[in-house]
Amino acid sequence: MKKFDFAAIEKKWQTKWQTENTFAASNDTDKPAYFALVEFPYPSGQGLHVGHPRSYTALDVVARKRRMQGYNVLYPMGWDAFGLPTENYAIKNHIHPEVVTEKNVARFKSQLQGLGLSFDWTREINTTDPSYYKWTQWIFLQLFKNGLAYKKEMAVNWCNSCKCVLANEEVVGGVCERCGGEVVRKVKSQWMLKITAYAQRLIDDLDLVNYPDRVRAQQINWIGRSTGAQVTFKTTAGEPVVVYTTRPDTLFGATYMVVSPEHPLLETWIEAGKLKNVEAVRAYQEAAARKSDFERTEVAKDKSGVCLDGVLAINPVNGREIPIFISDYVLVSYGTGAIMAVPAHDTRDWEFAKKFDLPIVEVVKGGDVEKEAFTDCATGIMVNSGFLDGLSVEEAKKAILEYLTNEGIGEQKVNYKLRDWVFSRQRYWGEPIPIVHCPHCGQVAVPEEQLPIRLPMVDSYEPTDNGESPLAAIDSWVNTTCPKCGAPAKRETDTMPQWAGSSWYFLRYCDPHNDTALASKEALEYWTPVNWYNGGMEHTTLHLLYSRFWHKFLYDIGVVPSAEPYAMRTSHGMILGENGEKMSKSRGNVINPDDIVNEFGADTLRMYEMFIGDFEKAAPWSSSSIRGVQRFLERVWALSDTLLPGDSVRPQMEIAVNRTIRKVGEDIENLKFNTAIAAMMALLNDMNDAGGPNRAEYAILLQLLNPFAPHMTEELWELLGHTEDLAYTPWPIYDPNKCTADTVEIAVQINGKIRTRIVVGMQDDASMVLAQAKANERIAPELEGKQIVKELYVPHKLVNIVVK
RNA sequence: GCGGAUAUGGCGGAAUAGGCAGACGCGUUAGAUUCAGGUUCUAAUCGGGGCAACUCGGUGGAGGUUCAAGUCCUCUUAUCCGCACCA
Repeated sequence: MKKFDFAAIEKKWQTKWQTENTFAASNDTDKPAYFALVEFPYPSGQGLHVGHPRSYTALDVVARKRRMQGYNVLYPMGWDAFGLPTENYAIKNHIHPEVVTEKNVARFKSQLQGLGLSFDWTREINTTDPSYYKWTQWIFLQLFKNGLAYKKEMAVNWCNSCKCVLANEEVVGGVCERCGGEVVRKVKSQWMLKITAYAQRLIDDLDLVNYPDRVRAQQINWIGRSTGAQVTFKTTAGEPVVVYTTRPDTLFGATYMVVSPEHPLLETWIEAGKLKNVEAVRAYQEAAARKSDFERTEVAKDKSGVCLDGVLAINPVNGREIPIFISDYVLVSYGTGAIMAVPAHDTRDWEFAKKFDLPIVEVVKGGDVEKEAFTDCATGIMVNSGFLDGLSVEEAKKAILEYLTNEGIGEQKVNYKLRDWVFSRQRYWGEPIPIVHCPHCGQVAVPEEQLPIRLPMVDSYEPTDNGESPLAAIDSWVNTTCPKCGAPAKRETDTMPQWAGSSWYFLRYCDPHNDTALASKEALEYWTPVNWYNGGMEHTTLHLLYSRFWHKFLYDIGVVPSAEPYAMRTSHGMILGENGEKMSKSRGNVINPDDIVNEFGADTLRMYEMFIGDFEKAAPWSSSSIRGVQRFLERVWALSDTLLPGDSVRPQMEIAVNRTIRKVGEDIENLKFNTAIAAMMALLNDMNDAGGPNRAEYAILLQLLNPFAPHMTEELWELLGHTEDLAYTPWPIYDPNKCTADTVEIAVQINGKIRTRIVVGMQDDASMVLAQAKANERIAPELEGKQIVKELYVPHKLVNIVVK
């Protein structure tokens, strides 16, 4: 028997696939297109993680199956290579980030190629390549020209160690998501992208795509649409305050107001000398400013605040004067930065009112508002509410909105939690923002023919302590002329966040070498939208939402032909360490994929990662379980020596073979890779029970197995005497009529308890089966003297006889 | 606190749409092969009782619906993920 030398076999086929570009997709073919996509990795210094192959192998299986089904498949790979770890490494080791990136990419690429993934390497892209980021910059210019990119002075999250502004979304647990450093608040002028302009469509268009429910729900919750009202409260100081509320029906119960410590009216009032306790207000403002958004909300268990002394608000419906507080539980970034507080029907307001001894006025009947806030009151009846008394909450909402609108002191308002995307980074290793600041013309777009604006070579990549990008220190790069008026002007020195390049990368795969467009219209028409996109749950609210936003914008300006970038999205679970915890260096439970490939081979690693458990759930690594799939592959290999002759499936194997074809095919489509493999293992057991497979049966097994274990199956295919690639043979077709036997064993229950099993014909009707069951030697005695209340036959499953 | 999920043998996990719980593998035990270890092969493997045919119990916990519940409903506990006082 020929030895199963997986190392040699895998090398042989990988070399062939690379030199012959076996899996290159064609842009010029009559075949139907299929675009399978996995999230391209950030090429970190650590090399490939065993988590990567889980996603990549899964869609490799899909891509390979589609090829066998006759599709022209695009399954590309590239590098999301801008980012802080590379830059931090470069700073520390005084190596240019470009060099670091090149090295990391080379390692990743060889690791991926060692897994036999059927990527089209002729379309490899890299976000740090000027010919790529030329188009990232081009998209930014279109956003700018369409009013979706703007600069804004704002309090931003400032990471002290990265010297870098972070998007709110990038602050995790109060610290910098990337470096773990302390995050404080700082005011800076930032480039922003108006993702909020697309909030509604980002919700609505989820109906156009096939996403898992949990992903849909997360995106919808993140966008956070709410319908409420803006209401204007007059104040004793003169200037009115506008509040946002989702419960305008409870307006009569508003017994105080809270504004954010950053609310602009505070400055007005202080300057006008309206406030008597300026010192206390200032102290509170400073304390709030020192806290990050996270801390402000984290420590809010114990409510804090300062009552403004000298200014009162006037409840517009009952004319009562109510106190105004500042408190950090009201955020300036949401709504209007001011709320009306209804302690009777809001938990946070209730706690605050109890602490500061403020009146609690019940306006919806049904709870005990002295004991706790009555919030679950949608079915309640209004009380203490003047003209709203006696109405239901729903009716009251309508009535009060009508009243506010007629009086000109309020209106219905839809709000979103989603905030605009902070797009500036004061870093070196990112795409330069293609804007010139002219003293006469202001912000001027760099002419498109000047793109790309390349990153200049610098000596130091360290961010400056004052928060400027390292680019600001390079006079020769910064100083330029205004494209509009020709006057001396300065380049924008901020760079884009890592999310920029990954927001459109899938488009570039369609036409990666195009120099006149981000991709040709024809290529985009043919390939997009992506048919199947798999990635991690952690990208649901950042990358996935950002790229949907960019794609919708590109659709609006006629660049792409589809409203949504991804027709289908799936999400894999994490691979955990053997101890069930997340793999990490500090826990010492990291599994290196290189070690696994060396010891077991790539086919075994691929199979094991697909067999490890439910694809969508986290699963712990097991060094012993991996032997199971290796044994299976070795058994398949060993069979090639003892094949029975025969060029068609033997009658006794027909049902097992047809069922397995159906099962494997369906399971792949449904992300049930683990049960697809189990079915192939079961087929192998059936074959062995039948004295081993014949050549025809074995060939089918190899075809089904090929997407999972491509190297070994190609080798065996060749050993069988074939000269064509197994990867392009047609996917086996099953005969539905040969998936079931003529008879089936069913369970017979009495009162729901199984008493015996009988064999019945597939075609037998209920009366025949019931008669057979009742006559059964195990059943008949039990029915004697009993009254049959009910009898059921669930076809091909069971009989249940209910007796008294 | 809010939102989303999950809970099944010693382990990973199976179980269309409410219909035979534990597929497939790991591990373990016994036997065969082997000088031996490893490999490979065969058999057993949810728990209690029984020589056995069989029988009783069993899917985090407590109730409920149903002829029938891992699956549906109510309550509850634990764990994980996301978000963080969002008005």
